Amino acid sequence: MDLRLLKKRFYERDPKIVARGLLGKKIVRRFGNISLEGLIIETEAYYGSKDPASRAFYGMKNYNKSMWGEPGSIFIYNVHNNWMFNIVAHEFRKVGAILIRALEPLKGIEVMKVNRGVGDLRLIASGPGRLSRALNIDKSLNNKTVTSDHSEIFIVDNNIEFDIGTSYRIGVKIDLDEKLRFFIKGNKYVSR
DNA sequence: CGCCAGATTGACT
DNA sequence: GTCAATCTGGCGG
Repeated sequence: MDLRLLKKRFYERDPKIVARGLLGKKIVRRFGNISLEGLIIETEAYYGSKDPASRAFYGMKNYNKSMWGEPGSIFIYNVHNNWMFNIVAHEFRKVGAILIRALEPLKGIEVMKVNRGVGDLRLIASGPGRLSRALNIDKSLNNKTVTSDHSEIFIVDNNIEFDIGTSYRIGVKIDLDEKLRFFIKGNKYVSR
């Protein structure tokens, strides 16, 4: 049992709070006897019916229903042949999720390079589709939890210092009048 | 079944 | 900066 494991209560808060809080944390991906690790560099917060950029905006569908799930569960969907990895995060009885947009590769780097078919460290996981490929993330993880250290993916606390940058969200058609993208300022693994 | 849009990526001018 | 490939899921007929 890793005492630094982030539990459900961490995710049961306003999505933008959780999005900031996830920066600098360590994500651990396990499958078979392989363990891959990365530092969370960039996140975005999404809400429910008040957020036109959210997959939950038009109500519950088959493909987005896990966004209504337990805080700390996984929400995955596809955009242009890329799997978007989200962690469900919202206050009690609300809807929301955090999109993980970039990682700094820490462990299992050779495996990640093979998964991505590139050698440049900065190209391995700096982008939501890229990090999913690097970590073998696809639809099969949808609705599973990250709050157990027996999970295929979980997140642990990390004691590092950094400054946080913010911006509007990337790639969305209609954004809210609030900056909901967060990243570690000056870090070279931030997506473009 | 066909059509279309999308929280992207990679290649290129 | 521009642009098209590629695929999943929703929706209409």
